Amino acid sequence: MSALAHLPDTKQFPIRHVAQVTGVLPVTLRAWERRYGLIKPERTPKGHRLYSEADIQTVHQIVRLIDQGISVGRVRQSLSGIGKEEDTVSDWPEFREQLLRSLYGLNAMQALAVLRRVGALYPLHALLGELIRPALLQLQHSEASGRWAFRSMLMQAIHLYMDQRTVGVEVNTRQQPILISRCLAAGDDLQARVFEAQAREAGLDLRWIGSAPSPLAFADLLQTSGAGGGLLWEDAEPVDDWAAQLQQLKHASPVPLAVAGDFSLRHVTRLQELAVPVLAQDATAALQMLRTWK
Amino acid sequence: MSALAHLPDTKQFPIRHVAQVTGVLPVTLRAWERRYGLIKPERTPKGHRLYSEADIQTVHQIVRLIDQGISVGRVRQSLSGIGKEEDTVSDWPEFREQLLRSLYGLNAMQALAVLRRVGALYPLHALLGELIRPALLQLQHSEASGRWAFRSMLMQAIHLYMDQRTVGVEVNTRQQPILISRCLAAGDDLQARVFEAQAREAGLDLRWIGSAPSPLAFADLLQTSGAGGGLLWEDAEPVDDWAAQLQQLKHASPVPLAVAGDFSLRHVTRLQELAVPVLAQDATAALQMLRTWK
DNA sequence: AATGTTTTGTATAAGTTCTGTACAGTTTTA
DNA sequence: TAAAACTGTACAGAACTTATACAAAACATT
Repeated sequence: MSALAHLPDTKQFPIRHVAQVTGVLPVTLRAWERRYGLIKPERTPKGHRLYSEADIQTVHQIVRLIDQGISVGRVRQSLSGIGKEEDTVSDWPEFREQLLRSLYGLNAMQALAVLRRVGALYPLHALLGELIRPALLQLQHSEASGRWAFRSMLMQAIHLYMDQRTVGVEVNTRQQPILISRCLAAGDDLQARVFEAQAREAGLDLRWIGSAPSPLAFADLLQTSGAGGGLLWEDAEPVDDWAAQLQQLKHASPVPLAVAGDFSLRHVTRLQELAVPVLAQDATAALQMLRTWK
Repeated sequence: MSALAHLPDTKQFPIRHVAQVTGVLPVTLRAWERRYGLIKPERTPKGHRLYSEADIQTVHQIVRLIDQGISVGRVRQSLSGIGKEEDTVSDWPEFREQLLRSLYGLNAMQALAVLRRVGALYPLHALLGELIRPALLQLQHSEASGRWAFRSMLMQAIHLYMDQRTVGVEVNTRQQPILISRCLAAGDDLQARVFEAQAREAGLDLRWIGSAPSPLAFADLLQTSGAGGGLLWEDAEPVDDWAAQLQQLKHASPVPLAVAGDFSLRHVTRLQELAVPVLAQDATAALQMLRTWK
């Protein structure tokens, strides 16, 4: 992720172009940068701004947030994917400590407060990777007798936070929604829900519809609901005949389909053989992929 | 609660936006805040009001109550209080229709909106009995191929609504919390969560801690957490040797314990034989019972 | 029924903050 | 050389703030 950030982007655009495609005047773009530091494009040796594709997406997000009614000065907090620079001073251990302390006190509301506080500062994937997953792991290896309760409360708080973050975000409803589900393996849907939240914040109309009873049921729903695509998110190791089931699903689906989740990463080659598209691991790339679908 | 109040929420809106979406003029919003303190938005360092989504929902609720004929000055009680006036004209079929339509459209946010709208007008037990349970039943008997997804979205919306309603309610923290769990039977925890919300709105510090792996684990947590009591909420038919497990739990528990849920109603006599207290079926009586515990 | 009091939405005023844009002067690009 | 971008300052109008004031509606009392 941060490795990507340092690489020169394939395409870079002058300010005029950004203004053109986003509808924000150049002078305003500069003001935003100066006053709120929302977008920090690279520069030519002589100082001219060079906006990357990601920068343009950020501007789009800002515009969307403004349309939603949030004032420019307050956009920063609501914008996911900012706050990469502050990583030098890592507060993560402190946050983890706060989160676990809340759980040990069986205080779900306090745990939620921690998630909110941290979630306002860091992008979702960081929240997942640096706070939530470590906390879950720590609970898993803990010797505390009540860890089942702590884990349960944490999951509860996470779901609530994700929902609160997801609900109320205005998404692009002109496009057909993409349904996201799971049906091959058991387990929680943490990562799927986090990705859903990320996608919705990026303006995509992604909808988690719960775990499907069978691949055919999922295909059926894709058919009848008029969805624009289907995403199968599997993390745990699925049933033995998953390949067959996946083929079945693929043939029955009337719309584009892709697999995602940890499972898909473990079986890339096999999935390639089956000619089932795999969602990019990187969130930005994955979103781009979904955007250009159909 | 007050600790939560000054934490940054993910999204914050200026007063103009609140006015626009609720139809209440900014000047009136300020008057309400000054005169009745119903909504206390955060402030920027310079003093501008910052409304959270929850605040906006509160305003919506207030507007709805005013439309119902309740004067602003008395809204405060009705906001968290249990509505008593029974409706002469029942809108429930209409509400059910709206809810199901939202689900068929796979629109979880719209479903949530329906719950909020109705929940602002009626007490929770009515919401459960007249809207949620009938809707679940209807889905269960529906022939629609995607009913699993509809049910899943409904459960999702319900949980979110309950959580949102539960979070931020000030409870009596001087008393020791009562833990509520489930461990004998499988199934969803819908009714337990609804009761939790009711109890919290009544000022009781009841905390749902998820389903326990075993009765002893629950007893253990009651011990270590310093809880003031334990509530075992079971709806589905439990394992065969539930009586023995319950006895075990009762003996291991260091604090008062009671059983609740549909299961407890089906086995009143047996539970009496075991000398295990059963929570009153009526919500008001049940709350009274918990209040005088210990 | 008539009268007084409280409630409640809106209006006004005077001052502050926010935010998009304009302008001036310089440098870079094509 | 003309067009476009850069920086920094400036400014106007919109939006917010508090505080006081006022009229209509609702409620209470004689």
